[in-house]
Formats: sequence, C-alpha cells, structure tokens
Amino acid sequence: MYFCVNKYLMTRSEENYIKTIFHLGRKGTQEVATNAIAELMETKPSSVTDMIKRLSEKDLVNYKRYQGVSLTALGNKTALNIIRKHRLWEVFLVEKLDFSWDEVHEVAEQLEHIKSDKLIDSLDRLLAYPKFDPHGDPIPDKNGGFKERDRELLSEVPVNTGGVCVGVKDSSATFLKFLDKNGIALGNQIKVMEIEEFDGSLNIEIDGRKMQISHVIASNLYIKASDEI
Amino acid sequence: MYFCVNKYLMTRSEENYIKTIFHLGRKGTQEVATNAIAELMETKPSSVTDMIKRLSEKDLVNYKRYQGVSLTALGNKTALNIIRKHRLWEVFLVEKLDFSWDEVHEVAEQLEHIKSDKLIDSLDRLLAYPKFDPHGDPIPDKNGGFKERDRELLSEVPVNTGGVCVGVKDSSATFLKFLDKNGIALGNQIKVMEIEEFDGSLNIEIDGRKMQISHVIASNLYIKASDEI
DNA sequence: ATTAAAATTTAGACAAATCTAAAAATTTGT
DNA sequence: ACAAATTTTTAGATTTGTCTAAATTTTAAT
Ligand SMILES: [Mn+2]
Ligand SMILES: [Mn+2]
Ligand SMILES: [Mn+2]
Ligand SMILES: [Mn+2]
Repeated sequence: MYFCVNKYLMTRSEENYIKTIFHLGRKGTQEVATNAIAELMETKPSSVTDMIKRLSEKDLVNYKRYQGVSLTALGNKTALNIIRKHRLWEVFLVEKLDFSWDEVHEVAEQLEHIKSDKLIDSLDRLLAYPKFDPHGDPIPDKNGGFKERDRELLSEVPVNTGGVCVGVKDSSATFLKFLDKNGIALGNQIKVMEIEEFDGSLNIEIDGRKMQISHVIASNLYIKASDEI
Repeated sequence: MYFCVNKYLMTRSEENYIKTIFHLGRKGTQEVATNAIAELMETKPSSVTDMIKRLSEKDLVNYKRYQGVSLTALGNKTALNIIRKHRLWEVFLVEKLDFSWDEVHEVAEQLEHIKSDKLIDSLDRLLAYPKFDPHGDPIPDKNGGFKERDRELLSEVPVNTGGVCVGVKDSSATFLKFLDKNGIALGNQIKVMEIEEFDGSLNIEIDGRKMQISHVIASNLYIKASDEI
C-alpha cells in the first residue's frame, strides 16, 4: 500500500555504510571490497566486516565471507533515498542560503540523516523539483528513479568539439574553489581548441574567453555535447 | 577572538540533557532534580546520574552528589544555542515548507543538532530574523540574548479585559490541533466576557466571535494585554 | 604447486549510552 | 528524633560502533 523505503530504525552509521557501498558499487564491479569501504570511510577493515554482518542481518546487503558485498534491492533503495536527501539539501543550501558549491557537502552529510518524509517532499517542492545538484549530479525522485545525464569528460572529446559544462567528477572543495578562481562554472559553454602533445593540456574557449587547462582539470569536468558547435 | 559557543564535540545525547536541564531550571528552583530530568527525557534516573557526571567533567553543569544539578555559564550558552536552532527550524518549517504548528516539533528535535554556524546564520537571514517561533516562544539571538515577552495566561486576567493571543504554554500536538479545530490562533484578539463560578470556564470573544472555553484551555494560552479594550 | 603477499575475518578490548537491581543518602511523617 | 518513604547513586550488564593484534582465506608470484 504505502511503500516505505526504510522507516525501520537505521543508525547514522549504517546509513553511511550503505551510501558508501552504493557509490563503490557504481564505478567498477558489482561486488565491493572490504578494504575499499574502509579506505573511503576512513575506518578499519575489521570495523567494516562487523558492520557488514549487521547490514546483512537486516537484509540490506548480500554478503559471503571473503567474497565482498553488494546491496540488496532494499539496500539500493535505501541508498538512493539518502542520496536524494543529500543532493536536495545541497540545492537548498546553494539556492536559498547562498552557500557556495564548495561549502555544501559537509553540512549535507549531516542533513541527509534527518528522518521525515514530509520534510523532504516539501523541500523538493520549495526548490521546484530540481533534477541536478550543485555539482551536476542527478537527484533521485522519491521512488529512487533517476536518469544519469548523457555527458562526457572534457578530456575525452576531440579537438574542435565542445558543449555545456554540466558537472564535476571531483567535487572536493579544493577543486571547486580552483574552478571558481578561474571562472569555470556549470552552464558555461566550452570548446576544445587544441590539445598539447607534450602534457595533454588543453587550450579551450569558455564562454568566449580563451584559456589553458591541464589534462587533470579536463578529466574532472563533464560536458554535454552540443550539436551546434 | 572568534567566540564559539561550543564547537567542542558534543553528542546528541549530551545536547538533549543540557536542553532539558535548561528548561527545568527556568520554571522553578535553580537546582534541577535527577528524577525530573529522567521523567522529562523518558529515561532512568541512573542513566541521568551517569550523564550528569560526564557533563560535569566537561564543565557544562555544576554537580554535587545528591544535591541536584545546574548549568554553568558555558552550559547555559550551549542550551540557548540549541534552543535558537530548534526554534529557527520550527519557523522555517512553518513559513517555508507549510508545516502546521503541531507538526514541527518532532523534526526540529532532529534539526537542532546539525552543526554549522553558517547554516543557522543564513537560515536566520532567510527568515528575516524572526523573534518568536510558531508557538510564541522567543528565539535567542546568536549571542544567546533573548527577551521573555511580556505576557500573561488567559486564565489569570480579570473579566472584561483581554489582548492578543501571543503564545501557548502546552505545545503538544493534541492541544495545538484542538486550537486549530476551534479557530484559535496566535494573533487573535481575545476578550474575557465572563468567568463561570462553577468550573472556572470562560466565555470569551475571539476576533469578534463568541465562544466558551474550559479553565484548562485558558491556562495554556498566553495573551499580551492590550491597552485599548 | 608451493610460497609469499594481500585481503579479510576473528578475538578481545574499549568508550558511549543505556538498563536493572541493590545500596546509600536525603527528606518526610509522626 | 527516628523510622519510613523517597530520591539518588553505585555496581554490573548490554548494545553499538570502533580499535589493535592475531588468525584465516584468497590471490599473486615464482
Ligand atoms: Mn555532496
Ligand atoms: Mn553534490
Ligand atoms: Mn519545539
Ligand atoms: Mn516551539
């Protein structure tokens, strides 16, 4: 009847593990390694094993000793719900409270654990149902559905093509502040003019202005190819 | 230089105890009894004693065995900061997310523990620096200063006087929904027409409309006396 | 196919926050 | 003043989430 994602008591720690397993499961093989979780969460592998057992008890993950871990359907839904909250709060902080995009993550890490369906639905409405967060990442809808936007890394597109900057791969404060300093933001029109043989750095034109960026920078910027160049 | 109220790691549980001690210390003697805390927090006295010792270690409360507990200056400031957050979030929920005044408390209990000075300052600005929460309770400013509004219980004023309804003493969902059902809200002009000898119930005129309310209801409504009756 | 290295799990300990049951101190009633 | 009732504290146990150190399993290398 009324489909609850997971009202059943989940601790903050459990939610963080589920979220981490989700993120690691996306990029790479389905089965997530204990050590990978430990590294991302800055904790010890033994702690991870302990928690995995608890999550397994609650049917949030599939677990076979020594074989890695993966989310169950319930775990997946739970993860998407937390990510939805995280990203909606990030939009709120930027749109309504004038946070910059490098300041939102830390606070969203706290806000994502607030339990109230009504709260998050109302927030969604207040923000006019945004589809993407300040870093260009998609916001799952209340059923956990979301569309991965069609996009490519700027470092992957050939010379003389381009598009609109729609996201960042690395969303660390350091990188985001670097982008601010250099006047690079989501929505900018970017065109690759030339790629240096020597170090792979790119000469680009961004909203009419010419500049040079390193390969590392380009490999952390997503663009959506525009047909008319 | 930069005066932090209490950035130093406080757990959610510690914050809840501090808040409870603050509320109990206001109405009554300064020293708060262990059992009173336990009852309000729906926990056991032995748990309270344990926590009091921890809070005492951190110089948030003054404690002498068997003699009750009181907040230190630091504890007081901490309590006011939590209450500020609680009440600002309540205003946000009502003003921006269309919550009704009986729905906000539960969510605010969670939101009050989010740690971010910038967040709460920005929220304050978004809400245009409100002075009172949806239940008429004053919102401390960022230095912990707040003015207890000049107000009296409706049950205490003499016949033929009145004023504006500015707050509720009991802010339980049950009472608030009762008020909604009977069209009583903050801002209403209330005048006491007659007080029944028999059971103390009151005939009142509220925004022009006549009605009868029990003594219990009247003793949970605050009004601010208006000079012109 | 063994052995070495790496990953993972277990065992045992610890701090936070809670509980129950029992002991100690305080307050109350006569 | 002194026994009884009440309040408060202590002692010991439990759950959650973490750690270190040691054992086990898997993977990689020769
Ligand atoms: Mn984030
Ligand atoms: Mn984001
Ligand atoms: Mn409240
Ligand atoms: Mn309130």
